[in-house]
Amino acid sequence: MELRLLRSYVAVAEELHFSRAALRLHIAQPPLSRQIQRLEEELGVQLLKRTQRRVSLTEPGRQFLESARAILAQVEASVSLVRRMDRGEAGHISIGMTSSVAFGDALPRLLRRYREGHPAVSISLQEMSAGEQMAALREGRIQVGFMRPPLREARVSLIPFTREPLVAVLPAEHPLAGRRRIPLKALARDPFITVPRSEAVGGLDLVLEACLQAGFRPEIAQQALEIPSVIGYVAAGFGVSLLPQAARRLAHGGVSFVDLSTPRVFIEMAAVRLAGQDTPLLAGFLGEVGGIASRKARG
Amino acid sequence: MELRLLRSYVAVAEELHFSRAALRLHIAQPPLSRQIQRLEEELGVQLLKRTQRRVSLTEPGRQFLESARAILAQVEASVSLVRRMDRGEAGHISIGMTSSVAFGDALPRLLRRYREGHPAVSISLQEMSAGEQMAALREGRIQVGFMRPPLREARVSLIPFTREPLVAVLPAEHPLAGRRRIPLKALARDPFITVPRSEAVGGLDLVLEACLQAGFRPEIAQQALEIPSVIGYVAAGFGVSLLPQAARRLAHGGVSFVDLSTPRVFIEMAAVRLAGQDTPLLAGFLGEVGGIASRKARG
DNA sequence: CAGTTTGATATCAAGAGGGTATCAATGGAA
DNA sequence: TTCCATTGATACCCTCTTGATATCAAACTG
Repeated sequence: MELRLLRSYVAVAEELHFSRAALRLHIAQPPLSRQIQRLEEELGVQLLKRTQRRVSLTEPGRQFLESARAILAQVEASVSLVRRMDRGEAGHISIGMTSSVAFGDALPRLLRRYREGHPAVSISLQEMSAGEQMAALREGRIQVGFMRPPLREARVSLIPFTREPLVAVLPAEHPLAGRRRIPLKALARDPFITVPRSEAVGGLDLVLEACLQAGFRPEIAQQALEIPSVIGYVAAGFGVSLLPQAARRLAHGGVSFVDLSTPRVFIEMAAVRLAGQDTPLLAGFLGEVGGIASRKARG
Repeated sequence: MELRLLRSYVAVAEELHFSRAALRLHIAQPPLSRQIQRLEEELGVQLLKRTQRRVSLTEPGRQFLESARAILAQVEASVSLVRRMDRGEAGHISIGMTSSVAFGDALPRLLRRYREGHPAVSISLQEMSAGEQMAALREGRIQVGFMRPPLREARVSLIPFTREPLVAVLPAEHPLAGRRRIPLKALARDPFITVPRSEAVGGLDLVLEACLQAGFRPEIAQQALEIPSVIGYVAAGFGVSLLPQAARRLAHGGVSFVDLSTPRVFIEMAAVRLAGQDTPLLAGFLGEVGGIASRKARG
């Protein structure tokens, strides 16, 4: 059974006229007659009743017309789908992200924008730590991870996505609360609340680095697993913290967010993929990531 | 795009090995390589990654494998369906029947039996008068009608199905009620309730004929459209009636069914189809009708 | 580093598929 | 009734696709 036979059959069954069908198929009538004969022979079923003057469908022939149409449509749809996948217009992307990424609005905005331009791409999002993301990337469970550098991993490629300043988070009753900006070293004597290194690569390290740059070694009073918990500890007066700008949206009465005048420390987020894993789909997605990043950098 | 390419692709994509796939397809390896190349060229999409040592699927390739499998399965299913239709094992039959047919259990039993042997045949049943059935047959709305002969129609063929005696229906207080059997002429002075000729071909005619045969001309007191109404009129004392044996199942306290000793008048039911409309499906169905009829006749 | 495995390439033979000419049957027109 | 036009089938030829064989090139194995 070949599709040519099905195409020929559909033409004949729709026209109910061999010569017209042949015209439509851009072949001559005799080969078309032979094709239909061969099709019927192959099926062992009479599809057409020819009275040498009028062609009509038998009951199986009517059914087969529908089947043939459906098959040809499915073939066409499959070809179209695979082509769109090849152009990166269709497919599925599984994305991992650290919980800290979820607080910003950069990723949601990226995804909304991307999906508008790529309606045939389905996307699944999973929250996982940086380490879990690396494992998931290697096992193919996700194709892209969103996490905060630096990474110690080789064999990955990294597309910078967002870059935002760390800001100080103080209890509402802290003497410096309410200032527009303060130097980091003003917090030299305060205990610090941080997220542990394993949870968000760069979180703890960046804080340490910033403090050292400001000329003091911070006292880590408490470690909290999630950013809301950090804010809770600060509000309860356990100490101060440095958090990405985006955490401001979690502010409440008990805490005050204050910009740092010096040193200005930036925390970055990047899209990460396994090196050498560049499908057109990923390329398109990461292109969007890079495009947004560079547009922000310029603006 | 031809199915041969899809079959070849499925083999290669499943084996991930050209030589093994070629073996499975019973062709040599070089033509197989060319087929896949041509397929990829035709799609404009790279489906396989060959490292000259290892073959793996690209993402579109994985998708296309699924599509190809689905298409081939659909082709196979369509071929199988059309073959079963050709053998009369699958399809649809629309059947018309007069309301009087519905009272017997012969048709339900026939259908039950037929469906057991032909699970892929769907059947629709519609109640309509004999005249409506003829129109429906001609317009193709039904393929078989069940009605009572005689027919005045030409161009139909008729397969006898059931043949049952008429029995007398008397009001419970009728002097002859309760007898095992009576001659029809015992009812010569009773008024008769019948169904009109247009509703059930043969009903009225048969009664008239039977009475004339018994030597009297019956007085038609009342015409009722449906058999239950006839029984209602009889129960109400409007008169007596002659009904097919099968009407016994509608008996209730107000009426008495009494066999006729003479003349024994039989009312027949037949399956009717348009002459020249013999599909394998219909042939199988009508074969079953005839089979049951002849089995009953013998038994 | 040699040998084996494996997909690609080149070339040839066979067969499938399309084209032209023609036939046979049917239905309508004269 | 007869003749002609229409339409699907048949016969025959030619081309191009498809498969087979021989061979190559690259890469993994030991």
